[in-house]
Amino acid sequence: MSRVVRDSIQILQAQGYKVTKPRRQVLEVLEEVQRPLSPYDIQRLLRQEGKYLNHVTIYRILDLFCCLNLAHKVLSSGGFVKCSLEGKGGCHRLMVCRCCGALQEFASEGLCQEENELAQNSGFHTEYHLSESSGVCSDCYKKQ
Amino acid sequence: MSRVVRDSIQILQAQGYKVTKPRRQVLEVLEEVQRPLSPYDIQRLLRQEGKYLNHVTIYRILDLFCCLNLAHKVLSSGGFVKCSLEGKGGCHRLMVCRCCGALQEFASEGLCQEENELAQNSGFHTEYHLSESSGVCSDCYKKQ
DNA sequence: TCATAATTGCAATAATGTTGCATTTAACAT
DNA sequence: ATGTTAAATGCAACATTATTGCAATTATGA
Repeated sequence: MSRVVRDSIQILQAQGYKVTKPRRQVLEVLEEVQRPLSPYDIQRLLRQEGKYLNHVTIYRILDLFCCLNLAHKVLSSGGFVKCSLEGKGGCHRLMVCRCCGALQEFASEGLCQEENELAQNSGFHTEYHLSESSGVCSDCYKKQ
Repeated sequence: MSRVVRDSIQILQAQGYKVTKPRRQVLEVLEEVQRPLSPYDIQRLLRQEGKYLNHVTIYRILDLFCCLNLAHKVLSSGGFVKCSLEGKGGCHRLMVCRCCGALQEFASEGLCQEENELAQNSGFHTEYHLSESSGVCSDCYKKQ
């Protein structure tokens, strides 16, 4: 079991949620695959490993994970990914490679501040930042 | 007919697309409502005005509008909005009020540059920026 | 090992998307 | 004006995704 999965399990326990087989399985697929997965993607992948989860269960698990910041919904694709950055409050930034789908999460205090300021100039009080840059990752760029 | 709708119609014509009743109707709802609408939202709204469009038609119209940059898909909600900024290449930024749903599109060269630089530091070549800040708009903030 | 609340599975249904093909319509030439 | 034609729409059928209430199961702490 990977460190990230173990950490997530600890968070579940700490918050009083049960550590069930379905929850562990979803954590593990997300960690394994490292790309955005829809609820049904997850169901299909697990089924390939001979594991069956009802789709309703998966929906509920993903809801919970998002609430606990263990997973994020990737906006451009609608899929879910495991969170990789800790302690980032109110901010979620991704780079997505349009060739291979590779995904990199990053943080930037500078960007957050600038976004906040811009918003405040029009009287808007920002609580949460989402941003996704799409482009070509270094590997794919070399191959071109 | 609003200026924005008229402009959009001109773009359609200029690109060789027909200016049909369904396309005009979709443009007008989007312009009227000024918040993200799903295809079925649009169908429901039009039906309330006694106008009927098949949902398939609406899907196709929205696809076209997005290609021509006449509309955008708002990532966090999945709805579609009329584009309000001209000449912004490869960038789409929104502020969404979590109280009233009000929506403001904005642009920022500074943010784009910073995002590009951050990406390049990890070898990533950025082509398109999406960002959505959610929070409270000035009106709703006053009422609180 | 037992009790119990939380979690999962199931069934039914709703909502959203997609495809191929017949019909209609806007645009253009006459 | 009218006819022609390619483009656009509507329709039917279907596929996929999402939601709800309730019964069965299971992780947890005593």
